[in-house]
Formats: sequence, structure tokens, C-alpha cells
Amino acid sequence: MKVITRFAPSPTGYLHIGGVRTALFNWLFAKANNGSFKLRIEDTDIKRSTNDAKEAILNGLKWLDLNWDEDEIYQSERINRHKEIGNELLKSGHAYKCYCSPEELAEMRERARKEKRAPRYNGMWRNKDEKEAPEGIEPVIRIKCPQSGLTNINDVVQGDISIKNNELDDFIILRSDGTPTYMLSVVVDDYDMGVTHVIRGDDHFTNTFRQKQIYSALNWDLPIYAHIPLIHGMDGGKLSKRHGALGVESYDDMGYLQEAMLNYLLRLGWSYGDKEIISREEAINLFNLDSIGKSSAKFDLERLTSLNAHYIENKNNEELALLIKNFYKDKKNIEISVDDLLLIKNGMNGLKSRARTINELAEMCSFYIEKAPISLDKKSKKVLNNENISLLRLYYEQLSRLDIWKREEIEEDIKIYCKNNDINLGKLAQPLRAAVTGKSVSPGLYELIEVLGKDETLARIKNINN
RNA sequence: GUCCCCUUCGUCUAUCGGUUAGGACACCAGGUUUUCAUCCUGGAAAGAGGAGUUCGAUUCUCCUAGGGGAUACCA
Repeated sequence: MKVITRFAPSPTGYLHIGGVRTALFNWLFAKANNGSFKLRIEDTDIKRSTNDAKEAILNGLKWLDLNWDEDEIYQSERINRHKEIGNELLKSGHAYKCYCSPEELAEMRERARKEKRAPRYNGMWRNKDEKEAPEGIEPVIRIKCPQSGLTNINDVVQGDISIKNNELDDFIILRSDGTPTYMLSVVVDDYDMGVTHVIRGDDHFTNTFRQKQIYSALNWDLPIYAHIPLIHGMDGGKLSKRHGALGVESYDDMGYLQEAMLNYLLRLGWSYGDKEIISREEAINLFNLDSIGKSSAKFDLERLTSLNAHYIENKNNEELALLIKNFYKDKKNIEISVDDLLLIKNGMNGLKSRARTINELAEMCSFYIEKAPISLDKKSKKVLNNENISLLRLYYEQLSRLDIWKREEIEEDIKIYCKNNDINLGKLAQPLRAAVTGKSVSPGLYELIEVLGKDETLARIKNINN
């Protein structure tokens, strides 16, 4: 049997990391089993669904390369099919018309609460004759649920769980305006799409007992369920704006790599022994439903950031340079020249071990883009006092005579100068760094001077002298 | 209220009855280094509480507490 999984978000808000992880698990499980991964947009709540949210979902998945097979399915386009099945259930006697008003229903719930029972619909129209129907009320269609016994779900993650059927009520499958409810739509869509494994957040777990009633009434086979625990904010509560509740695209915006995001999300709730760094390809080989934990996790930005630093350091210089180019173009409206990009690429080894995000990396290499005279930050200005400027002026003479512009020679040259003049290396290196980069922290000095080239380096030092 | 689920270092997690309870992030202390970072070494840090079952419980059972989810003519 071919494995078919799906991700079924509703476009009512941004795509947060909890949703992304659900998508990732579905995608991985499909890939791991040579199956297919489908996307279904559950846009039947017309009031709350927006096109922006839909775009955000699509873009988020694309950013992470969580590609879905075939075109995405829009649930709203399948309403007639849902209605058809709903009416079929009515005809076969598995469902019935209910003429209760919202007020009656509210009253019913209130009473149940007072009597410490589950607030459920009492099934009053289950056996009533339709002739008793009140005038002018369009009925809803409710499904008949078993009133005694147990309903059992064998969930791959949650285990074998049963609830008493008297906890269930005859829930609505078609509204009074004839439109289907979520409960009906998911079941019909999952069935029609041939979904074999439903992997979703465990906020859907209790719904599953209801959905099973529809499967039974239709005599359809149940898919395999895996309800994965939810992700919470660092405070243990709901994901808040501060951590994680942001749309996934904002992590792209903050300079996080998709590799890091995927690796981070994968390890939230799933593990493979002590393995922490897991690539997409490895994940496809290793992923399984059995190793998903049952307890919820908290979103930890520090951890994501550390993973990000790791993936930046291991990414090749060409690709990083391109990301930097895009960063300047998109965020600063600066077009980096081919020559400057080459400097950045050549200086990348010194840059990338220092950055935790692409944004940091981009900021860090700004001195490669500048031309003398360059701007100086506060700390470098402080370093460049009169005494240090005279020191640089003196050293300038020696450096300008250096012919072989390689880091080893540059290092040698600087060290010899310090030795001959009986000063500490740092005494010369710090002012030099300030003059050449305009910063007090930078990649290795010899490396960056080499990359910058003789002319530009000397020009920057000379400029400080002026 | 009712039903369901969860609970190992601050965080993510390993452990399939017997371990000095392991790893990673973060943190602290050293080392390498021209700065910063990387890197290396070391350190502190956990089984929610209480009963059982067992020769032996983090692991199995129950209770309590705490947390989460579900209880819509939302999805």
C-alpha cells in the first residue's frame, strides 16, 4: 500500500512553527516510505479565511522545500461532495434532522454543566417525528452516535485510547444552510484523497473519536492516526509572539537557514539516540512515527540559533555570498558589485564562524563593501587616538613596501615591525583593525588585509592619517 | 464542570527493571587566539510528590499536584 500523507492547514492566520513541524513530519514520513505528501487548504470558513494567509502557508512551505505532490486541494471546492455524503448519511438513517434553536442548545449545555455532566446535545430529535418540526426553522443534520459502549482509537503516538460513547453527542455534519462542518469535510476529503496516515497536532485527538463515527456509518476504513504533541512557548503556555508564534517566514527574515529550521523542528518531539545534527536526507532515512514523543515541547530560540550557526559555518562560501547579496538588495536596497562580492567570498572563512544568523553575517562583512574613506564605529574611533594614529603612520611606511600580499607575509611583516620597535602585537593590531575595518571586532586581521588588497588597505590607513 | 493526554538537568532529549541517569543548547571556569567568534578541556545542573508491585524502580500500577488539549451550526 502506498503511503499518502497530507498537511491540512486552514488559512486563517500565519503558518506558525507548530504547523510547519506537522507539515515536516508528514513530508518526512511520505518520503521515508516512497509515498506522497499532499496539501489541502481547509478554507471552508469563509469569514476567517484570507488570501494572505493562504499565500503565507504556501510560501512558508516553499521556503523549507516541503514540496507537496500534485496541486493543492481547496476544501471549499469540494463542498458539493461533502453535502452529497452528508445527505447519503441522512438517507441511510445514520443521520437525522434536528430543529433545535441555538437558544435551546445553549440551555441544554448550561443544564448539563449544572448537573456536572458533559455539555452535550441530548439527541432530542433523534427519534422525533419530523411532523413536530417547528415552522420556519431550517434543520441541521446530525449524525447518530452510539449511546453506549466504547469508542477506541489506536494512535501510533498516543497509544490505545478509549472513551465512553456517552461522552459523544450527535454532532452536526450539515449546517442549517446546508454547508458541511469540518468533522464531515475532513473525513470525506481524507478518504477521497486516499490518505493512509493522518499525522496532525494532538489538539485534534478528541475529534478523532467523532470522526470515527462517520467512518463507521459510511463503512469506510479508518486511516492510521498519529497525533503529535503541541509546541508551547518558553513560558509553557501558548506560543506567544515573542517565541515561535511568528509566521515561519519571519525566521527567514531574521536570517535563519531552512536547514537549521528543519533540523530544529525535527528534534522537537522526535529523536534518534544522541544525534543532534540531522540533514534533510538523513532525516528521510531515519524518520519514523514510533520515535515521536508524547509530551509537548517548548520553543527555544537559542537552540535554533545555535543550529543556525552550525549550518552557516558548514555552508559553502559561494552560497553564503549569494545570501548576503540578496540581503543587501532586499533589505538595504544596495546592489553589491561583482568585485565586492568576490571580496566577501574570499573573506568568508573568517566571517562565517562568527555569525549566528545570515543577517549578522551580512552586517559583519559591510567593511568589504565600503571604499576608503570608510566609516568608523564608536569603539574604533576611540582606538584611533593621536598616539595610535602616529603609530599607524609610521607602520604605513613599512607596509607599503611589502610586495608579496599574502597573509603569512603580512603577519610576518607586522610581527617584525613590533619586534623591532619593541611593542606588543596588540598595540599595533588593534589600531590597524580599527583603521581598516572601522570596527573593533572583525575576522582575522592578516586574512582580511590580504582579502582587501594592498591598495585599499593602504588607502584606508592613509585616510586615517589625514 | 466533564473527558483525554502529558510530567527526566533552565530547554530539547537518551534510557525498552539493575547505568557513576548519557548527549545537545544555554550557563560557569580554564586553554588556544592580534580583537571577537570558532575550537579544545573541565564544571555545575534532572527522574513533580506519595503509595504500591518487585530481590531491585526513572522505567510497571494507582492516587495527588501541576501543565496541556477537547468540549461550537470554527477548522
